[in-house]
Amino acid sequence: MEMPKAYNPKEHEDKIYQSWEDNGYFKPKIDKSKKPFVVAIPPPNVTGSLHIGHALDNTIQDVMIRYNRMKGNPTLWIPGTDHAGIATQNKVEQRLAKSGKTKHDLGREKFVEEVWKWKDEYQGHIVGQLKKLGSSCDWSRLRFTMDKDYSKSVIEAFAHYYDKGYLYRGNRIINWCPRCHTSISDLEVEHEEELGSLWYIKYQIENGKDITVATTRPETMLGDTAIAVNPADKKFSDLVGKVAILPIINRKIPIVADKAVELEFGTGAVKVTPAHDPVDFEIGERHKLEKIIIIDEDGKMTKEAGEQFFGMDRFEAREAVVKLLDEGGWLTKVEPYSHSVGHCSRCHTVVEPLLSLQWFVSMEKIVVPAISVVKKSEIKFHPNKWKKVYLDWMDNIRDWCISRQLWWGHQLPVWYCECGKIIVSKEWALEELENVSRETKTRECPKCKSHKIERDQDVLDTWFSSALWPFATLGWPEKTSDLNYFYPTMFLATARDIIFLWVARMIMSGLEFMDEPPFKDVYIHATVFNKEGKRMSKSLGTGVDPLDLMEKYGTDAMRFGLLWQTAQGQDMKFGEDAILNGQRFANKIWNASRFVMMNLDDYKIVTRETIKDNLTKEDKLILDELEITIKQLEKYFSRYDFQHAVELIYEFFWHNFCDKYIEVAKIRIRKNDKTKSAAQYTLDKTLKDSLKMLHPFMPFVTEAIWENLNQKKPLIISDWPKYQ
RNA sequence: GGGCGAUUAGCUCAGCUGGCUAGAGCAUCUCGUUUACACCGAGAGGGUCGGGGGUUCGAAUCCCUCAUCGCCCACCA
Repeated sequence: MEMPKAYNPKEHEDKIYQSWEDNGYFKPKIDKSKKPFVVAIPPPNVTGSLHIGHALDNTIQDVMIRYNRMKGNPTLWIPGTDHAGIATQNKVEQRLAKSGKTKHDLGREKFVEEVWKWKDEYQGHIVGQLKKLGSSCDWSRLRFTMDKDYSKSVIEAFAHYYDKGYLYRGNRIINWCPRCHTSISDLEVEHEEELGSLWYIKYQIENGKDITVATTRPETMLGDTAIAVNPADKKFSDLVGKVAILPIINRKIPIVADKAVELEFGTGAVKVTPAHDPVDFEIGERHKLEKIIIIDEDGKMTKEAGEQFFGMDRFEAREAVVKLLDEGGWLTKVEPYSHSVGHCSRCHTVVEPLLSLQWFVSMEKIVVPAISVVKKSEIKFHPNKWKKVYLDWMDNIRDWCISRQLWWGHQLPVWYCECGKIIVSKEWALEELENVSRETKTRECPKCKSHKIERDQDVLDTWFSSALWPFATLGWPEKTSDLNYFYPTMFLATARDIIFLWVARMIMSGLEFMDEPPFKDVYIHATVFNKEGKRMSKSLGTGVDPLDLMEKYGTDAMRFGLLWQTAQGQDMKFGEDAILNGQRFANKIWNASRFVMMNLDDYKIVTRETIKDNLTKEDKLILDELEITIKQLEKYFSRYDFQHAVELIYEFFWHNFCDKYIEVAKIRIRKNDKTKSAAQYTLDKTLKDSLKMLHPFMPFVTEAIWENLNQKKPLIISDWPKYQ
């Protein structure tokens, strides 16, 4: 055999991966008598490429898959991507903008075609990255959340929720992004502490008195329809029921008593803008106040805000209002005030709370079993502290706004008749999915028989569809044998920022549609930060591209290095040192193997029994240590303790086997003494078992060596080593 | 405002339910080796384990407190 002195990943990785794939080793070897090991990989979205956190997700899942495969369990990893509604639409809009176009120039249909082109390009890119990472996915099952079959699942889910009465359409205060021009869910709002001002505004009261309120958003006073005070507040008790006069526009508004008002804050009196603040909305509901919309979907002032402000940007309007208040003597005080302001997680525009007609999922019932399975540890979080985080959120969950005013996504299977009837139709939606054109098919309102029916233009929140991933990818709602055999999955590795967005929603929908939790173990890995402790982000220029790392050090080195640094659940400041160490380790494994092979030329395969009398104490020691290592490694696997697993095997292989054992064995083999074949046996045995243990972590270098060892079966499907 | 976590060698971090001279990788220094590997080996230096207090025969490890940093959640205008 001719092995060069250094391991060169580039010579082996692609070739080996291809041969694994071609031989079908990534496909599950179905054995009905065994419980399959299935991972529920979070589908990366198609906006761009994988980042270092994804590299970690995928490495961990691949380690678990490879380990289980070697243990003889049927394994399945369904790869895929999600359509990431807002994010992808933004990307394509940006690309269009370069040629001076907007999506409106193209129209919805053409624009969506453009997005599909984008998707094809980036899905291919992501698939390439996953393969480069060594991920053992069953590529014949590649899924996308807008595939036709997947869309059927989404329609089914929506109709199911609707039939059960869990969906409703309502005018509520939602988070609106004026730039993305869509509603977003609470989870898509990022709160940031900002230094603003607290303006004190004095309102005249009809009886000649006055009342002062404090606000951080003076422009919203244009939409005020009341002033509220706490019912227990004695200093205002005589004012409740009186009428105040709104400055500038002279609207008469009542002073009401409402428990939502804090006694201590500001002046104890609050202006009420029911159309632009969630708390004010609630107050408005309780006191039957008018809701005046003064800010529109572009973040500009409406006609209702008054002629002089009409069309003005909301922040300009703030200045204008403040100026007028000041000039009119209504502004009594301004103080600097730090408060948190919501931003759109996709474009960072300040979110506008807006009264809007949207679809919601009622959480009241759905949340109950999803809490219970985690409480009862039918689903376990690793590390366990995330259990509390999950439960706290679930306990305080609010209804989920699922409609989005986007063009890219699953259009709601909802129609509205001119008579006002809302029609949720699976049948119609499926027809349109199959391209039955609207012209050839006349829809009729089941209530009034009218044909003037229009489909809702909105699409669903991407997470509504992602939440179905563990079973939609297996054919649900059809009762397929795949679904029967592979559901529920076992394991999920992901980042903590996705616990609510995705993990919680999968749990809820898994229980709702399958009556079984979608997975058993949720592993929340470390968040990767750069050396300065800042979040890795390509857009901020603080990211590291895993492809670059793999190019520079090799895939095995990167996988090893990432796991080496991954303390359970801790944040990790990423440094390339660990990856460099991984590269050295790969080389060490390569060279130790080279040594063993060079000294096995005259070795006739023997069993331990035949050479047992010639085993020296060093032989026995390393063979014992080998067994202990296998045993300990399995323990770490069962705890998902990858960092210690990697350290353990590194320590054993490098220091026990290479530094100590090989050095003694070397001498005996050269001297050609009677214990030579015992040494050869020990080298052979220890090397092979070590390669097996290393394979889940460093699949390429170990498989490349295995090829040189001329084994019958490739390492990827060889048997996991045994211990006594 | 609530919650979580961190603070251990120059750097990145291990140290489980308290117990031998506190460990690893990188970096530094010394020596060695060019017939598996210089992407090597042997060894060395370097830490009052954030501050203070407490429990204990004994604490990096448990409790209290302070400080600094980070993250998540949140409808006090």
